[in-house]
Amino acid sequence: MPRPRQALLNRQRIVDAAAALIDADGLEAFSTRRLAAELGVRGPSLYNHFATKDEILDAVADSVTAQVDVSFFGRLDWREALRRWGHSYRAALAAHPNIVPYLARGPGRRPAALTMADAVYGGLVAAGWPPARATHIGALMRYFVAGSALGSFARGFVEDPGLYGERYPHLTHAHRLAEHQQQVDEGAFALGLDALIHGLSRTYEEHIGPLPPLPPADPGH
Amino acid sequence: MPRPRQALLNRQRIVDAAAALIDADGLEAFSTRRLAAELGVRGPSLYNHFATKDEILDAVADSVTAQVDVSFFGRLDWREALRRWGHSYRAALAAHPNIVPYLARGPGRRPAALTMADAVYGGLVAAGWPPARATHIGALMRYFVAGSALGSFARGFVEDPGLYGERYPHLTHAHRLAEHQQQVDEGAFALGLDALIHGLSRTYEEHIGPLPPLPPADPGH
DNA sequence: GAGTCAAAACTTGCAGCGCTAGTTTTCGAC
DNA sequence: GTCGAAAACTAGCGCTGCAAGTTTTGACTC
Repeated sequence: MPRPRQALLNRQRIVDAAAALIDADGLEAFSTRRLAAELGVRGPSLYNHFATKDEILDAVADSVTAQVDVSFFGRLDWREALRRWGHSYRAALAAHPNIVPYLARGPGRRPAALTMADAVYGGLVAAGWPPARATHIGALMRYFVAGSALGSFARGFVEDPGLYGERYPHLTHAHRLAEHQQQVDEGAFALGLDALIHGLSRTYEEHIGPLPPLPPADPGH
Repeated sequence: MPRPRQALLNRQRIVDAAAALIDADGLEAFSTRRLAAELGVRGPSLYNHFATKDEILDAVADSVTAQVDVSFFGRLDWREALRRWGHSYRAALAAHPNIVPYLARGPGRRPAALTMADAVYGGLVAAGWPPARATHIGALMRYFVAGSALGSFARGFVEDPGLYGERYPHLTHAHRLAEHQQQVDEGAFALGLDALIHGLSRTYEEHIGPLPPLPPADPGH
């Protein structure tokens, strides 16, 4: 097939198909030929639109980051902004866990990731955090969110009763964790996020100044 | 070369060489043929000792986990045990960041990972945490540690002055983050770990019972 | 309208990948 | 002394990312 009358590909179509393929089968199984086949095209045609496979992955990664809501910073108290951003951040990544290892390389030159970093850092500094601490908080939030989205804790245990109990006396019920995967993973994330924010509030009050009481629980989100 | 008089390979030698190769060049560049070449052997010879490439990676992953010190549980107050375990856990993973995505799949059937999970869970339950909460704490600690070891936050920014400043008003100094990589990454981890533990202590006091004061700062290591 | 050129598909092909199959030689056990 | 398992090998399959070069199309220029 030579050049068709109507172009078959464009960057958006490629990124969408790549994301779907990665979600379905993982980063390892993702190949340019499989992606091309999914788009009704041969492998090398993709290189008319992207220079390398990594450039495609970059675009997929940034499209995931673009789903994160950072509008809370500057609009809400920093504690509440951190909480809602954290949940939005995790939701975006957990929807596509298979690209998280790629995402965790950092923002690099990806615009959505930089926009997010800019909003978070700016919001924390505006809230009174010293620049170095604001950097730390942005970093530790990424650690926690990326780690939680990287792979399910609960699914990490094999569903094989008797495998764990004998050798590991406290893990007699570990094989049943997978059943409650979502509750375990989300419960752990929520507990950790609240703990982090409370801990950071304490640091703020000790080193920076008093904090106003938060308006009573509006779960928001 | 037929069977040599003295065996050239054994599992330990393979695991050590694999870890070194992964540390040096990353998971993507790690291939059985390169590993074999490093060991003075042809690719398929490895399959006399491991059934698949994944089995080699499993062994590398477990050798990393085996470096984590979990002896604190049962010996120290749970807050202090959590803190020291967290630092040891991060140190072990950060020494081999390139296998962290593989590690994050969970313990599966890897003995060192299961030993660690057993000790942590057992220690937390013995300290009074309800089983479901102990599971959550184990999970959120893995999230935070794995995320922090997965990739440097600071190195994620390109060292290109002027790249960030124009478009992202708060990131004018982001290109200099890489210079202070270790301080940023370790500072963020320490801040987050302390915040997590303080936050969890608050939850404990609210739902479970009073906590004794901790003996004053013995940094421990 | 003719000429020109970039764009977007293609085919071919290279070097490397994980792994299987089958071969040879050596070692240890009986 | 015999025999089977062990540990290396070669050959080869179907996959990979991507470079090179080809063909056709469509949009612009004169």
